[in-house]
Amino acid sequence: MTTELKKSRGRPRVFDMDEALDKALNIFWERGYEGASLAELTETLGINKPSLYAAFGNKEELFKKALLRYATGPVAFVKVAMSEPTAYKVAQTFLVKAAEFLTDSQHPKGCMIVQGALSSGESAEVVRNVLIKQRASYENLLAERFMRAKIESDLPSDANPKDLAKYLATLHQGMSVQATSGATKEELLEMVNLALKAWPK
Amino acid sequence: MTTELKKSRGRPRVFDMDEALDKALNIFWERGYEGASLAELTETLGINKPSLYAAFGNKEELFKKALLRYATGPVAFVKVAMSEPTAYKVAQTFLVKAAEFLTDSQHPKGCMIVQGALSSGESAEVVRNVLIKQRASYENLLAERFMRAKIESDLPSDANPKDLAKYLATLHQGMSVQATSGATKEELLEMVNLALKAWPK
DNA sequence: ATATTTATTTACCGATTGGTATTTAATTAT
DNA sequence: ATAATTAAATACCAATCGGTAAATAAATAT
Repeated sequence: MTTELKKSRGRPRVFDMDEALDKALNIFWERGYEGASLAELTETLGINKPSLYAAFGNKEELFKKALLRYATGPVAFVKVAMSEPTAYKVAQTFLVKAAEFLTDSQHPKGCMIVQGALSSGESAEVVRNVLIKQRASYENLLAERFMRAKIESDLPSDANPKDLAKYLATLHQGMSVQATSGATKEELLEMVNLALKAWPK
Repeated sequence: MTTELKKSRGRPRVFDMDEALDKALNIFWERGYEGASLAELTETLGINKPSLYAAFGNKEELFKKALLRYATGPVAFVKVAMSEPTAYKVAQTFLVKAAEFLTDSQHPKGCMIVQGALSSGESAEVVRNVLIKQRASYENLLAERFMRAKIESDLPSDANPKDLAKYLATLHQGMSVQATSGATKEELLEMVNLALKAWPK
């Protein structure tokens, strides 16, 4: 049963919006917001500009919708890691899954939220701030998880949840750069192994 | 005595090339290669395009020259860190100086070598690869320093210099993203303190 | 004084940028 | 059948992109 009831009125859309969004996501992921041109987008999606604008708004809206799809799709592993039983397990799962994800050859290397708009021109200012907030939001999730761990005596009393969260976020962001620069999964996993030695006991 | 003997023949250049290069460096540093437009460059340098092209070649050459100035100027602290007497001191100095440098309000936040061209369009491909090589080169310097430390029994025999180097490089690259996203020097220094706990003894 | 050399200025180039108005095609409602 | 609705295709827009040709200005060499 793949059917969808559609009693839409006018001419039916000839392309699948989710498929198109996935293709757009891949381009933004690889090129960044500014580096992805409308020409490359429309060519890859197989539609022309007016169709893209009618369906998604404009380039910025398209990016935001691709970003939402990214956050709820490929990056779902973060929330999984967060629900591990102990703080150490959370950190370990987060870093290991990140190392695997960032170097996965099934999709562009690195993290779109980290690199989608880092150093960029004025035209990317809005997107840049969206991504900054998103990164801060993930870091906050980690910090809150570690605050809980402290209450549960799962972390020493002198451990600082914010520092721990920033440590993981920084490693993740660094690994994103590493992956984009050619680092392999194995290299990152070895490094993660070392990084976990800093974890408080 | 700030005099320079100059018996140049034709009309003398009216701007100082080093000053201009510094201004260009600042723009590339903040905007990245693609995000920095010729318009913004010429406007900030106070010269017009033909002068810029006559003096520096083209945009790509200008970037490379600004990059060289960056590497031999602001980023000289890396070589200083490398000459600390012990491996631990090298790591500590490298991370502490990086945290201070990346958040210094005297210049753009973050590291130009990390963020100058990360996710970008085709037009930045050459520059992107130049920066990838540069990052690898710094990581190699660290690895070699830690190989020496091992020989000097300054690191345990089971320590892996390449892993240690990648650990520091990853933290540095992550801190660059953090600094660009608003992290303060204090936050990063606290995190560095935590990160150093992973160091082998 | 004149020729030569080099830099600056002005004006321009084709290509590409993100974005749209207009026309045409395909569907449902009446 | 016809009107209404929605999407696709073509053709276009001003603005900006990196880059340059041609003319002018300021210095030195002869």
